Amino acid sequence: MKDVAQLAGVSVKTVSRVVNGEPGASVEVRERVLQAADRLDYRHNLGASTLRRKDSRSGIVGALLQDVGNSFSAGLLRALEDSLRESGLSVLAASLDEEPERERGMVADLVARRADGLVLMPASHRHEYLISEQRAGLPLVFVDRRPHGVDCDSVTVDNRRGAAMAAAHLIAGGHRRVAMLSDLEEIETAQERTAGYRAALKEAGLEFDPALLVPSVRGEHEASTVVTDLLALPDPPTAFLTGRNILTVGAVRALRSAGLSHQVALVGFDDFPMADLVEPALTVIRQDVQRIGTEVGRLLLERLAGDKSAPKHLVLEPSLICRGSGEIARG
Amino acid sequence: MKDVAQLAGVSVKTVSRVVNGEPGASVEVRERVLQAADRLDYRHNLGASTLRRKDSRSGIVGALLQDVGNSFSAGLLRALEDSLRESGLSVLAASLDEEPERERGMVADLVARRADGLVLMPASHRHEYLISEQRAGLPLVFVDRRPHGVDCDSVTVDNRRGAAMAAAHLIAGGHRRVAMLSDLEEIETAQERTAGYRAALKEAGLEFDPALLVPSVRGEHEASTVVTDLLALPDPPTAFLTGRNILTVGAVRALRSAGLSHQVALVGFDDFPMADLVEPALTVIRQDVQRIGTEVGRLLLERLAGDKSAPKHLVLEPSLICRGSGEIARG
DNA sequence: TGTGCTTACGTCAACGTTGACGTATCGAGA
DNA sequence: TCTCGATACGTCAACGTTGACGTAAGCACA
Repeated sequence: MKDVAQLAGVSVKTVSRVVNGEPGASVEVRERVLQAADRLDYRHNLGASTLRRKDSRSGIVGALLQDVGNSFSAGLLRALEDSLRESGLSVLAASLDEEPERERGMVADLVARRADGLVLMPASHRHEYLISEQRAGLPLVFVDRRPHGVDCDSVTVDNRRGAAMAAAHLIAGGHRRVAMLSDLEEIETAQERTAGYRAALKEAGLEFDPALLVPSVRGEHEASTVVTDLLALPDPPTAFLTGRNILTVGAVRALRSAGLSHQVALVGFDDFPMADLVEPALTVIRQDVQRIGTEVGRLLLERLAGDKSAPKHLVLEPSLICRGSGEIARG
Repeated sequence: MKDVAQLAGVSVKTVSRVVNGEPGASVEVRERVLQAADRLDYRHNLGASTLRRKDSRSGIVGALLQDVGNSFSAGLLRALEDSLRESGLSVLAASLDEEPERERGMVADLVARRADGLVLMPASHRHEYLISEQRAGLPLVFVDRRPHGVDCDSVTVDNRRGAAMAAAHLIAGGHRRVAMLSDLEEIETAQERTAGYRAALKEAGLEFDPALLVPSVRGEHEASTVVTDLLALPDPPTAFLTGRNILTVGAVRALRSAGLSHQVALVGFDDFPMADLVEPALTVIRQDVQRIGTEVGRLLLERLAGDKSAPKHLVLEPSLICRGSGEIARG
């Protein structure tokens, strides 16, 4: 900037004015400065600018998600990006992979970067450590999972209700033995989903059979194995509810290799792009990812605009998409 | 920092030393400083630090992709993140949506942020504007598409060969009338894919029928319509090659509603998670997204480590994954 | 006892930018 | 002609941090 000023024959302050489009520079000077800047390949230093300015917005929002590679996190990221773009905010995204340490590390990094806000799909269970950041004015929005130990905005889906809807749907199809495969138990959404499953059983007056609820199923392959094992029971389930995307895939594979995909019902939690092309087409509980991301962005922008009201907790309703696999009746 | 220094009864420089883990601070002083920092909720300001330091690495890498919400960009982002993580680099991701203006804007933003490197899946066709940035020392890695007008590292897939493999595979199945649906013509990868398709036809001594090559198909729905229209021709194609993920989906739908999914062959470009669950299972050309992202990260890190050698152009080979839909013989 | 080295600090300026404020010039109006 | 206000600049310090360098104390060794 000093060089530009010298080449243009003005002071640095004038260069600053021109660069920021402030008034107080004649057309002639403006021209000279811009030419000089161009000649010298001058690039504005946003860091220095942010440092000096009063309000000092960095223009960065941190998005700490479970895994930016999976369709849920990715869709969310995309929707968030869109809703923040027009405010000139950029998104720094990271995958936490359910590792609390990484969460802490990334939060520390983003705080040091003076991020304007944080979107968190937390890997940790207690969030007291965020209190001081929030007190310092950092807008915080939790997504998919609720905050514990810090009172801030959140956007979640009613997982309990979603799972209950799914289970009830299966029960309505005449099924009496409905099995459920669930994600890692320490993940809150997984707990809520199993709770919904159990609630639906109770509601229907069915007895809960612990053998039919398999928690902490880790991946597609394990899901496959679990389903196969359950089918081998003396009194096997006639319907399955899978608590997560990849578990659904594993279940489909197992049912198919057992030749039972048209005999055994299946409802999966989370929709995915080709779900209707599978045979039979998959009935799922869908979360509106787009909507979730948009709401998160909206909350964040409101806070950035100065909204000091009490934390808001949006709970969106999931919906049941019937495509066939969930409508297979018993027997 | 000044406050921390005062509370701990030391100079700011000493606080700096403690914060950065530099030697030259006794255990006792270190303790006092850390306590003071804790009491005052002191947060290190990375921006100021970066500004002052000589090498001034911001620790940010920009990833300008087509759409962080689609599985290709998302997978790439994830792999990139992983390979950069251990070097302490964070990824600022943005979706360009094939809009050159957005590309320019984001590049300008990242340059102003003093990003340590840029990963670009460009929306624009000419990249001369990046020359000055590169000359200024900004490591640049293009991905999925080659640079034009600036000489920098790139990681691409041999799209031409991929499409040729697909077409040849169909031709080997006895097909004489193979149709292709392609993405927007101005996208380089789309051009390469159609070129591969034509090359394979020529190689096999088949005449090219312009009616069977439909370029600039925009989305799933349009793809569906196009396939339906092609099937209504007097001499319809017996096999289809779809140039992109969503076009494949559209084609599957059209074939299915025509009741021809087991009579007409189909090979899609790009694999996707449930491709083997579709009926018939989809034969695809797969790009190893993980590998691409990892290589991009590696190239970037090498440049950051000071590698000044000539730009490298990695061209990865796609692979043909046979699952059924592409092995349907003619007739 | 003097010299030199190490350790543990402190002082000062600078990184690139902008807010606050000062000044010179010019034209309008009394 | 003088004053006033607007316009177009310039000067200076400060944002939070760290590199360069200075210094005082302590210790080892000739």
